[in-house]
Amino acid sequence: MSINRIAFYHIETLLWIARLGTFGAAAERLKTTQPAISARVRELEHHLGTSLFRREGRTMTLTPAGRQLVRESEPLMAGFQSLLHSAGDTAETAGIVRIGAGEIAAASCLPGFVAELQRTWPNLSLEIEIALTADLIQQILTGRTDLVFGAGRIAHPALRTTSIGAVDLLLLASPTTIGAIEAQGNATNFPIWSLSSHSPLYHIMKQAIAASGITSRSVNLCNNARMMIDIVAAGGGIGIFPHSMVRQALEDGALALVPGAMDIPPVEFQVAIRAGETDPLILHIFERAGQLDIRAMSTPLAS
Amino acid sequence: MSINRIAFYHIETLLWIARLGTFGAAAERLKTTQPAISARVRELEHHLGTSLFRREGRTMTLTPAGRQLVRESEPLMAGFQSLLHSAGDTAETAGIVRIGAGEIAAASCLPGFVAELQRTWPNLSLEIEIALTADLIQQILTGRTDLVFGAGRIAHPALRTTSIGAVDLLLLASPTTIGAIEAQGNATNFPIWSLSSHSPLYHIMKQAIAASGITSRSVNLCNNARMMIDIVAAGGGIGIFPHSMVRQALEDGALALVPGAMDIPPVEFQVAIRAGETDPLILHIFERAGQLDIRAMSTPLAS
DNA sequence: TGATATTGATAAGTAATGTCTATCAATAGA
DNA sequence: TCTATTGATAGACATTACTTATCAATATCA
Repeated sequence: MSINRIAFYHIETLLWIARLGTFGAAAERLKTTQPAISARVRELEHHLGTSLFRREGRTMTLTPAGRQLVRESEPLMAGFQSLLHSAGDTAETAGIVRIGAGEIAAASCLPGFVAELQRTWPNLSLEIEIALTADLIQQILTGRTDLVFGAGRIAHPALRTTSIGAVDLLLLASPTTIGAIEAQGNATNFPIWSLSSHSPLYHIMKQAIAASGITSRSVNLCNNARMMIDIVAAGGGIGIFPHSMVRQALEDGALALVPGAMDIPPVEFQVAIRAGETDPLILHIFERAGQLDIRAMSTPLAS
Repeated sequence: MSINRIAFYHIETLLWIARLGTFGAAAERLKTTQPAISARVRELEHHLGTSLFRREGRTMTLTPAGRQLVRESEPLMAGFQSLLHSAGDTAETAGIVRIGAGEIAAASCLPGFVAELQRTWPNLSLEIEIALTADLIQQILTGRTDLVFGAGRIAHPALRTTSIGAVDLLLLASPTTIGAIEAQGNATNFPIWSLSSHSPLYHIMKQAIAASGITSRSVNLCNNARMMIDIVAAGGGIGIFPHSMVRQALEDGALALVPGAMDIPPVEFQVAIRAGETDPLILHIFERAGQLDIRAMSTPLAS
């Protein structure tokens, strides 16, 4: 006896019989015939191995097992009906979209962007993964994420990208570190902080340090940009940061430009989806993301 | 497109594909073939009007809609599976049984009896209706209740009954009322309290009053025996009560026997089910109820 | 680059399922 | 006793679901 052969119309039939009192009334409501209703009940009782109705003269009443089945099926049935209707409902787009973002892009763009998406599609669910751009590219290529915000230029034949602007990168340190640099006359031998070696910013940092003639006894890595900002603001050394993430710290005087550092070219941020993407919802979201300008978005410094 | 044609095996198929990653693996798990799985998915997508999977080379991944359906189906499916299995599971009897009882029988028997039933059948649910015996007989005859505790002898060809003992009935009043009766030398013209005229106790009360030569300027009715006890204990008059309900009040001195009142024959209590009852659970419960002795059960006087 | 393996889709045939109409059985009401 | 109501069953038919065989697309390996 296979319970899995039970369909939602069996449960619906049971619930309508219970509500209306007779097989004939349920048949009318479900636009079928009384023998069809009788057969459905027999089939359901057969699947379950228990009797659901008892005939008393002309009336059918539920058995205790039948009553419990009715009582507990109703919320489950309502849940499935709501779910199945929303799955097929194009007026109210629903689903789960996975977005990957580097931390900088995430901090800069995602809060506002997510809010915009959820205003547009209230039933949309998101799964967001913060990781390094290189890892995210791998994830999108293997179908483990749907849309990626990444730093640097993303070029892959299987990906379709669009730029969302460039972010100025700044070499920054705390006022105390800057005082020491000024006293020494140069930035030599101060600790350097950067994101991990897989990040595009790591390479940019290396180029900037080399161009500025700064030598360092240590290059320190961290995989969390916010933590790194805290470390540098506490006098831990020199760090390279996107302007968008440190606007507030600069205004507060917690960080300042390292004197003598040469300008760093801005880093471009891009959004990527698969070139062969066909899902209309993901295509819409990609279009929305392409309209973002990463420079325009404020980045609150969360503690 | 009818969502109701979707069966639980469709949902199960979707969940297994999502877990195992390929149609072939799901086919193996579900003991069917890969084309059958492919057809099930196509059917489900057709019913829902949306795509659930996207083919990327050799791998299939869920669309956002598919992912949401998987996520939200799992708890609903688990709920249905648990429910349907318990419906057919004879080792763990479940269901909802309706018990009707007069207030006296309810107060005397039900707390202990209900506890016993729930120890025996943890998954049993009860719906208890407190009403007058006459109404309960009507309910059981029309299939609106399953088992009835009633006062007096229940005789109906369509009912099968068993006695659960007899309860002494006592004419009682408060000490102040009794003092006044003794001062007057008889109980004439004191208010009489009884359950409503449809109750067997009403008729017994009338006979008892007549046999005792007590005339009364008023016979007062109440449909709540506990309230009536409170009224009489507060000096409201004379009432007739089953011993089982007033044991505590007698011990506390809140009530006492009316002097000069003749003994009232005890009233029998019975349990009844339909003569044609076939449900094994109800038959079991009826057998258990038949073993009760209403005199043996203490009745806490709840305030 | 070609051969092979893997995965899902499709076709055709067959078995199983579900519903219809017609009719019967049991019960209640007039 | 007759009629009406309700559910069960039978037979015919339409629909559904699955099997095997095969094809198409893609990835891997030599």
